[in-house]
Amino acid sequence: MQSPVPHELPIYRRIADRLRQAIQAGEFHDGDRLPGENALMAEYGIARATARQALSVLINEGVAVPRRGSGVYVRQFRPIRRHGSRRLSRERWGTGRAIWDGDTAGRPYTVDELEIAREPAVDEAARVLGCAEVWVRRRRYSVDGRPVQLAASCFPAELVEGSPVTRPDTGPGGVYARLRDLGHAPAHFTEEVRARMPAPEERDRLGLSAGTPVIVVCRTAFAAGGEAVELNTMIMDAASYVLQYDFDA
Amino acid sequence: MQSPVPHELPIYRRIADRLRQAIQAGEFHDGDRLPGENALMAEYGIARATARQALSVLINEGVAVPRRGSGVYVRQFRPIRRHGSRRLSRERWGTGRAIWDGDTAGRPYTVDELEIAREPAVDEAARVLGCAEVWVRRRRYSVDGRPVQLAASCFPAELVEGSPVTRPDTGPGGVYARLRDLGHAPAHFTEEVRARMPAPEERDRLGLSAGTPVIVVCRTAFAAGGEAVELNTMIMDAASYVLQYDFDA
DNA sequence: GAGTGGTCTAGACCACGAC
DNA sequence: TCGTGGTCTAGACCACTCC
Repeated sequence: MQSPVPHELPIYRRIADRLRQAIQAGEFHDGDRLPGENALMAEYGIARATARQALSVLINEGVAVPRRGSGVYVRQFRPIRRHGSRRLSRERWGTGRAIWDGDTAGRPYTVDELEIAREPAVDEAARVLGCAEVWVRRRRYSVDGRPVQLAASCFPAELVEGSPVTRPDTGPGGVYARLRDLGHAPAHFTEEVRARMPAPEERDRLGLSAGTPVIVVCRTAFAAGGEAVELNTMIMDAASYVLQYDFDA
Repeated sequence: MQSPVPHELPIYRRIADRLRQAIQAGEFHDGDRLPGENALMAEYGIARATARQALSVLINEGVAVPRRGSGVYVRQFRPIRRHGSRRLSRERWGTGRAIWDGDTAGRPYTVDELEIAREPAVDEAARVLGCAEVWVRRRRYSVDGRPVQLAASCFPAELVEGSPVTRPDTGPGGVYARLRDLGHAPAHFTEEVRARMPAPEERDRLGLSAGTPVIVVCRTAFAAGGEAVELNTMIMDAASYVLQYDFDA
């Protein structure tokens, strides 16, 4: 049977809409199993590919997550709150309370896949840092055993050569304290925030399922003299993060 | 023929990867037409559904955009730079200039679908603003004729009742200048940034193609006394925006 | 072993855009 | 009119999960 009546939504969209509404209405909770392909085929009398198409809508929206050999499940969302400018904490603003309370504060980060190398500067790094070679610190952050962020920090090679910045253990206070020791303490930051779908490599390294965007934060640290001393590109699982920025009028 | 040899990527993924690399290598430029379903079927000797699946990978990644009756094209990316902290400085709205002037780098914007209503406060608005009723200003912004942002500003109903905030034309300096007139000038802002795939209604109103996330910015404005005076939820086409935040160490 | 999602084939009719 | 993408059917074999 050929169905598509012109002025109506296609079957797979209607099924997807109905499932989405059921989720929002609380008929399915986070982590619940949704009707599978076979169930949809039986319930609506449709072909396998059509049932798959309906589920793929929800999967590509990030509403549902498929598990091989098991089923399709409602996605869970437990964001980490990342403060851009922490010194302007919201406690100062008494009545103001966070809008998405992620009780995720205090969960420990782990760093794996740390990789440090001296490389030719490319693209933005060369332009922003104004140098031909950089030391790069690449690492992956995980929370609760799940990878959530890929980060790559670039420093002007001449500036940090021989310092702990080029070694795995940077000591207390991290690279910013070391930049300070070198007489180039960061005094100002600029962060650029974008969102997009991940490249395949990013999807693999972050263990992202379909329908999960990444937030790309590109932070430049400037010393008091105005010269850029670090360019840090962070790629975050959008389902794991809420970024918070505070500033005065 | 049944293909999936365990240790290899499926055909459709290999085709998608190859096309993606060709795009990144500059073989296809922004707006170029990619090989269509028929071309892929012929080139690789595959079924229609498999060719579609390969193209759908790129489409869901936001790399390509399908056009009915025409073909599949490489997506174009022309972001608007939105300044988080600079644009909200008192110099801007204090002198009667619209905040949005600084956003679009000279490209003209339009506001359509403006809708103002007094409503019961729901969810976050009730909690953050601490009131039972709010005035809501909903609008859609377009740049170059393309919708790029949906925004909904909530104000405590008692606070703004009878003021220009409840009317379409808010006068010079916009709602922040009017809040100042009411003795509740915004002194501090908190912005929460998230990214996710759009709901169907958002996708329609913003004219988003598949594979385009939205950036959700939830901004709370606080008066000097610490009370929240506005909650503004902005939903932006992620392909049209770069958010910039500046702050000192 | 039964059930699930993942991949693939080989057809079909439709709406739309370009010519 | 013809080619394009959009939707749909009715099968198939596979790898994986759960029992």
